[in-house]
Amino acid sequence: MATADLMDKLVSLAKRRGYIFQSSEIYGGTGSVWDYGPLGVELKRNVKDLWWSSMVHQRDDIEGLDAAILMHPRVWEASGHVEGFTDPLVECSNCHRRFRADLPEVADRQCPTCGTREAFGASRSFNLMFKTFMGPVEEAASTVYLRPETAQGSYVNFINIQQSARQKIPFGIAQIGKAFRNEITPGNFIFRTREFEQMEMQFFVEPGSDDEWFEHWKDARMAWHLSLGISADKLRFHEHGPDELAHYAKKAFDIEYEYPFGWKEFEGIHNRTDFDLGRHQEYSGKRLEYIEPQSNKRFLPFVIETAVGVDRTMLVCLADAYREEQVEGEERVVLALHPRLAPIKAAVFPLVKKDGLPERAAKLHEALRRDSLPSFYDEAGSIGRRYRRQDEAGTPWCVTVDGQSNEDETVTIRDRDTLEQSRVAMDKVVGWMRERLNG
RNA sequence: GCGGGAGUAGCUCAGUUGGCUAGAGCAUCAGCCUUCCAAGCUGAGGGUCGCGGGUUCGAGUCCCGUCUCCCGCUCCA
Repeated sequence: MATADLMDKLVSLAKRRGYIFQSSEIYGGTGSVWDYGPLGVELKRNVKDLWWSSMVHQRDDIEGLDAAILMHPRVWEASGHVEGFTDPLVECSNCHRRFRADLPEVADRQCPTCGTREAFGASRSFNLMFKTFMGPVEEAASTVYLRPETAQGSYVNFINIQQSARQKIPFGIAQIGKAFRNEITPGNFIFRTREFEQMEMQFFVEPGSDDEWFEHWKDARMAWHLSLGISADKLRFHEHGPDELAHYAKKAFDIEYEYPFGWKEFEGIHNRTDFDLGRHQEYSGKRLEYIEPQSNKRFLPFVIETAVGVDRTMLVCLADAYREEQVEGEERVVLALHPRLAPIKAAVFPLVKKDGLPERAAKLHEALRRDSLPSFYDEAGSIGRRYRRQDEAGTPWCVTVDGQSNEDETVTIRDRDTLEQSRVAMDKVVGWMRERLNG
C-alpha cells in the first residue's frame, strides 16, 4: 500500500468511525489541531491509563504529579526556552532559507546559501512558545506562556514531592498533560500538532549511576511499546549524534517507529544531567540539592527523562493496527488494536430480530456494561454487516445471541482477528473477556 | 512566512462551449427480508457548490479578491 494512501485511509477511517475530527471543521478547520470523538477519547484514555499503570501504579519509586499549564515566566528563562525559542530570524527572499539574524554571515545582507545580495528584509521573531497574559492587563510584565513541555513542572516540584512522599533517590515523577508549541512545520495528521499531550517521567538519580539508569529506562520503555502489541520490526532505537543533542542532554536515544511516512521519533529517553535542577537552583535561589539520609551527602541529582506523546502513541497504535484483508472475495478493513486499547471491548448482536433474541441480547449488553466492559448493542442490518462495522471500529469481540441461546443459555463470541467463534455460557462471558484482558 | 496542489452531501466524486428545481455510488435513518461474515427490497433525511464581489438575461462553470486545508523547508512528544 502506498504510504500516502495509508495516511489518507487512516484519516478517513478515524473520521468515519468517530475517532478523530479536525478541530473547528465547520469553520474550515484549524491547522494542526484535532478533536477526539467518542471512540478516540476512549482509545486516548486507555493509552494514558496503561502508561500510568506501568509507570506509577506498578512501581514504588515513581510518584504522580499534575502540574499547571501556566507557570511563572522565570521557569522558562531558567529552562532555556525563552532564549532558545525566541530568536529573531531572517529569511532569504530568493531561496527562502531562514537564518538567525545575529549570525555574522547575515550582517552583510548576503545569503550564505545561495549568494543572493540584499536577500533579507526585516527580521521577525519565531517564538515557539504560545504567549498569553495573566490578569486583565495585556502588557509585557504580565506575559505568561503555555508550557511547551510538562517536564519543568516536575523539576520545580522536585523537593515538594521528594519530601511529602518521603522518597529517596533514586525515584521519579510522572506526569500526563497538555503542552503547546507554535511549530513552524506541523503536520502528518496527529504526529506533530500545536496542542498535544505528553506522558513524561523524570527519574532522579545520583550522578555516576545515571548511565546504568539510562539503560534501564531504554529497555523498560521499549518493553512497554511491545506490550501494546506494536510490531517489533517497526520499532528501533536511534542515538542522537553530537549535533543532534539538546543543550541540556548528555545522552539521548529515540525510540523510532516506521510510520507510513517513514522512520520518525516516537519516544525520547534523555540523560538531562543536573542541568535543569541546577538552573532552577540558580534562578530561584532555593536549594534543590538532595540530602542523603544518614550520610548527609549533598548532591544535585541527574535526571533520566522518558517523554512520549499521547497523540503520537495513538497514531502509532492506529497505523500499526490498520489492515485490509480479503475474506471470501470481499475486502475487510480491520483495526487490530490490542484488546486493552480497544475503545469498545464487545459488541452484542441478536442474530435476527425475532424469537426474543433482541431482548436476550440487550440483557447481556447490560451485564457487560454493569461490569465496566464498554459494550455496544446493534441489531441493524445483516449479521455480516454488523461484524464489519465493528472490525473497523477495532472491537475485539462480537457476541451473538442465536436460536441455540434460547435452548441452552449460550452465545457465540467471534474473534475479530481470527474470525473464529467460540460458544460460551451467557453467564461466563464477562469472565471470559476479563481473563483475556488481564492475561 | 515562501513554493506547489485542492475546496460541490458524512465519504468518493460527476456536473459538457455558462442554460431546466445541482446528480450518482457508498454511508446514515425508518421499515421489510435475513439463523453467522457487508453492499437484497421499499422509503426518508442531508448541499446557500469554501467565502465576498464582478461580468451576464442567466454563474458550480468565466474574472478579481479572500479564507481554509493538504504536501515540501532551521523539528523531536
